[in-house]
Order: sequence, then structure tokens, then C-alpha cells
Amino acid sequence: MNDFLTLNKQLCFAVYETAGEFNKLYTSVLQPFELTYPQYLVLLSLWEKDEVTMKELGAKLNLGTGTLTPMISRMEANGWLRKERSKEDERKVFIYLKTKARIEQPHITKRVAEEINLCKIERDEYEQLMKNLNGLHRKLKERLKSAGA
Amino acid sequence: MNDFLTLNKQLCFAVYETAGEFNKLYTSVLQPFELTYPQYLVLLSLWEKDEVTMKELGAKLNLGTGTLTPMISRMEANGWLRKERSKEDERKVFIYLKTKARIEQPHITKRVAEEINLCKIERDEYEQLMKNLNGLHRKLKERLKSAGA
DNA sequence: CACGATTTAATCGTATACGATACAATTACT
DNA sequence: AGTAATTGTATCGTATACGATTAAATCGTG
Repeated sequence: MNDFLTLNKQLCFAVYETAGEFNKLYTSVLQPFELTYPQYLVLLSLWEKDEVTMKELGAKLNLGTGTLTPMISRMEANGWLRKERSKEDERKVFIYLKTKARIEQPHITKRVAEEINLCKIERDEYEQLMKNLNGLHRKLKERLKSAGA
Repeated sequence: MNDFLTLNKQLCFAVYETAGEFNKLYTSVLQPFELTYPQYLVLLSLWEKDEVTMKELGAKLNLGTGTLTPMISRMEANGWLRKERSKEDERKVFIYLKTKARIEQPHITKRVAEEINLCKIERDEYEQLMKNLNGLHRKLKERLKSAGA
């Protein structure tokens, strides 16, 4: 007599494999721009609000410096943005988008929108998922915080 | 005038960061068992159906051999399972759980259940998310398939 | 039987992702 | 003024995750 839920009934696995599919879908769209999926998320954040510190960007994307520092360095090497250490507080590093990111934005946005449209996700389905995922995300975050993790 | 959706309204980012939170939550629970989150998903699959081939396991978890082969090798080295090449078809490698995985199952399952219960996810919220995520996952997979990816 | 096509697993190189640690800079306190 | 505490970034080691490639094994066809 098994007392485990099957893999297919685990919410964590549903999120895990959906995240994996999103990764594959975006990777295929972004490859011609020589961007990875997480780098695209960085650009999304910076297109919305440029000139932020590494700390602020990390908080926005929920990523530690172990992930963010090498990623930003790669994006700088590829000409998307530049880093500049603050004169006022030398602990802080500011991120600035370069013109390449500005120029490519409409192209990238258009291609991504086309691809997402082709998935035929209904608007109410989208909104309900957003609402439910945000609720779930909040609960997980609160549980992690109160566990002292 | 910006024509992009903000990061916080992107479904892909909601999935991305929720997956990240699940990873952190499970990692903290599984660390005492010296298991990682993806390894736990492997065990979940094998507890449900043991004695499968690498191909079958990869299909179940939606993972390629570049990810699965080293992961299974690490789990073999840590005593969770063993690999055995088929005599009938030497291309195939079978995976068998070892007693350690059987013995530890109730302990792991109990700890995970406790932790998930502490997240206070309502049953209807859970079921609605599962339904919606499975629908989304199917659409993404179909789009990837028809794009020849 | 030989050979091409296909299948399965392994390997490789690259990019995250994480937690721990180190270091430099700033802030707070005595 | 000196020192401890805190902050912010970088580095390190390990574990995925992916797509491309390689190698061995099997299958199908002539």
C-alpha cells in the first residue's frame, strides 16, 4: 500500500515542468538574439527600470549574487549593459542598459509576443494563473521566511 | 512610452520565481537526507514505478540525457539506486531502487508533507492551480512540438 | 550478409542556481 | 578615534539544465 502522492499530482512537479517548458520556448525564441531566458528576464526588469544596483536587481529577480554576478558579467561582455561602481558608496555597483538593449527591445518584444500568442492562452486563463501563482509564491516565501531559511 | 508588459505581469516570470521558491523550500527539507530537489523528483517517480529505463525515466521527468545521466550516477554513488544495462538490448539501461530508498521513503514523505502543510495551501487552490498549470504546460508543449523544436 | 537508418545512453561545453565564504566599504557604537 | 557590526559584491564549489555530438547497439531493407 503506497502512501505517496503520484508524481503527476504534485504541485511542485507541475510548476517544475511548466517552468522547464517556458525555458525551452523562450530559449528557442531568444537564441537568434544571443540571449538566454534568464538574461531576457534581466532585460525585462531593466527595460522597466534602468540604473539600479546589483542588490536591487537581485531582489527584483529573487536571485543571489552567486547567480547574478556572472550573468551580468556575461551580458556586459555581450554589449547589453555596463556596470559602474558607485563613487558615493563603493560597495554598490550600478547597472546601465546600453543602446543595443534599447535598439533590440522592440524586435525581441515582438518575437516573444508572437510566440506567446501562438500558444493560445486565454486571457482569463492567464489572469487566473497569475493570481493563483502569486498567491502560491507568497505562501512559499512566507513559509521559507518563518523557517529562518 | 513603453510598450512592454512589466516583469510582474509576465506569466513566465510568475512560474519562474514560484519554481525557484519550491526549489528552496524542498532543498531545505531534503538537505538532511542528502538529497537535492530534482533527485527527490526522481525518487518520487521511482517510488511510483520502479525498474524503468533511462529513456522512460527521462520521458516521465521531461529531462534529457545531459541532465539525467549525471544525476542518476550521483544517486547511484550515494546508494539510492543502481543502474543495470539490459542483456536483451544493450542500448537500454534499467534503474532499480535500493533498500535505502525504500527505508527512507516514509521519513522523507513525512517531512515533506509537514512542510507543505505549513504553507497552508487550500485544497481548492491546489486543485485549481494543478488544473491550470497542466493546461498551460500542454499548450507550451504543443507549441514547441509544432515549431519543430 | 552488408549496410543504412534509427534508437539509447553518454559526453561535452555552456549557462544558470544555490549557499557558503571572503573581502572591501560603510555604519554604528564606545 | 578606534573598533565592532553590518552591508554589498565577488568568488567558490556543487548541482542541475540544455542542446549538440558521439558511440554503441538494434532494426529494417535490399
